[in-house]
Amino acid sequence: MQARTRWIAHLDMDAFYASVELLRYPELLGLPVVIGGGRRHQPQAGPDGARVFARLRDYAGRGVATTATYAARDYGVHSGMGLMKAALRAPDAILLPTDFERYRHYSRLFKAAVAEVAPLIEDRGIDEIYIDLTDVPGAQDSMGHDSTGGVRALAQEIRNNVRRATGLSCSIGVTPNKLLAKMASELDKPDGLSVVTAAEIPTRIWPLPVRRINGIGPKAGARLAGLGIATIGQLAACERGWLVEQFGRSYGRWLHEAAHGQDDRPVATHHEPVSMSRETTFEHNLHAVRDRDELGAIFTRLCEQVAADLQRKGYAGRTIGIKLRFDDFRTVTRDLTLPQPTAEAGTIRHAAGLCLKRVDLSRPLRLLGVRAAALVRHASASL
DNA sequence: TCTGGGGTCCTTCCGCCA
DNA sequence: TCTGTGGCGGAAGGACCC
Repeated sequence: MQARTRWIAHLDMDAFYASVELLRYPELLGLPVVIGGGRRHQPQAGPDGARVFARLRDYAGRGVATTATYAARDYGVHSGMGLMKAALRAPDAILLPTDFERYRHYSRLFKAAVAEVAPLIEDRGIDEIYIDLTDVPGAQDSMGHDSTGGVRALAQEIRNNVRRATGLSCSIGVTPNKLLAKMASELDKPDGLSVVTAAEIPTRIWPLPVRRINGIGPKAGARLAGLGIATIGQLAACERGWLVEQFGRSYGRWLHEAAHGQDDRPVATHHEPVSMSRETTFEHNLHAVRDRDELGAIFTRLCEQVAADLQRKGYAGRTIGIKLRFDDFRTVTRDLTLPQPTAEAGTIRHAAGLCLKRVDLSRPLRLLGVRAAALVRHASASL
C-alpha cells in the first residue's frame, strides 16, 4: 500500500478588497484603483447621474493604501504605501474608502465555498486560508502518470466554487506543507494554480528570493543580503551551525529548515485570541498638556471599544496595556497586570491611566492605543 | 508628504523565590 | 549566612504578518 502524501493548500484571494469594489463598480475594471483612507472619499452621484470617484491626487492625510488593483500596481503603488506618496506615482488613480463590512461578507462567502469541497480550513485573516487536502476523497489519486493529478483537480474544483460563489478569482498553491504552500500560491498570481512536490523544491523554490519565505521580513532580508545570500537556494546551501551563529539558535534553525522546505505545523481549524486592541493615529499630532481634553476623550473611547470587543466576544483580559507613538515615530508600550481579569471599560480606563503615568509625555503624540492581553473566557461578559 | 490598524511570537531583562 | 543558579512571571521592545 502506497504511503499517502500530505497535501496542504494555501488559497489567496487576488487583490481582494479592490476586486470586491470592482464587483460593485464594474466601470472601474482595468483602471488603477487604490483602496484606503477615510469614509469621506465615497463616490458621489454626478449631475448626469453617473458616479464621480475621488482621485488620489486630491487626497490629504495620513492614510495608507490597503490594496491596489493590478493596474495601479503597474504605477508602483502597493499596499502599505502612504497615500500621499501613492498620489505622486499615480495621481489619476481612483481612490475608494475601505468597506470592511462588505469584505467580511465576501470572506464568509468564499470560505463557505471552499468548505463544500474541503472542510479542514485554517483562517489566516480576511482574504487567505490554508486547507488540508490530505484526506479529501480523490486527493491521493493519480491521473495517468501524474501522481498529483487528483489533488490538482481538487484545487481546481475549489477555485471554480469560489468563483461561482463570489465572482472573484483566487490563487492556490498546493504542496506538502503550509510554508511551501504559501510560496506556491504566489508563483502564478493572479488566478493561478501551482502544485509543487517535495522533489521540485530545488527547481521551483530555490531560485526565489529569500524574502518570499513567510517569516523573513525586511530586517532579516537585509541581513541575509549583507551576507551575500539572495535566494532560498543560497540559504539552503548554508550550514545550519553557521546560521545559528549568525541569527541565534531559534531563528537560525528555523531559517535552515525553511530553506529546505521543511515545516510540520498542522492546519489549525480553531484558535483562541491572545490579545485585543484598539489604536488610532491622529489627524494631527496631539500634545499631552496642550491637547489634554481631546486626548483624554480619545483615550476613554479606545478603552470603551476594547471593553465592548471583549464583551461581544466573551473574553476578559488580565493585562491592560497602552501604546504610544511620538512625532518621531518612536513607539513605547507600558502594561499592567491586574489581580483579576476585566472586560469593564472603567477598570480598563483606570489601569491604562496608570500605564500612561509611567511615560514621559513631553513630545507630541501621533498615535494612541489600548490593549487587553492574558485573555480568559468570560461567559457572563458576552451577555 | 513620512509611514494604518489589528494581531502573533520571540528575545531580553528584571525581580522574586527556592 | 553568603553566593550561585535556575525557574518563572511580568514588562518592554522588536520583527513580522495580513
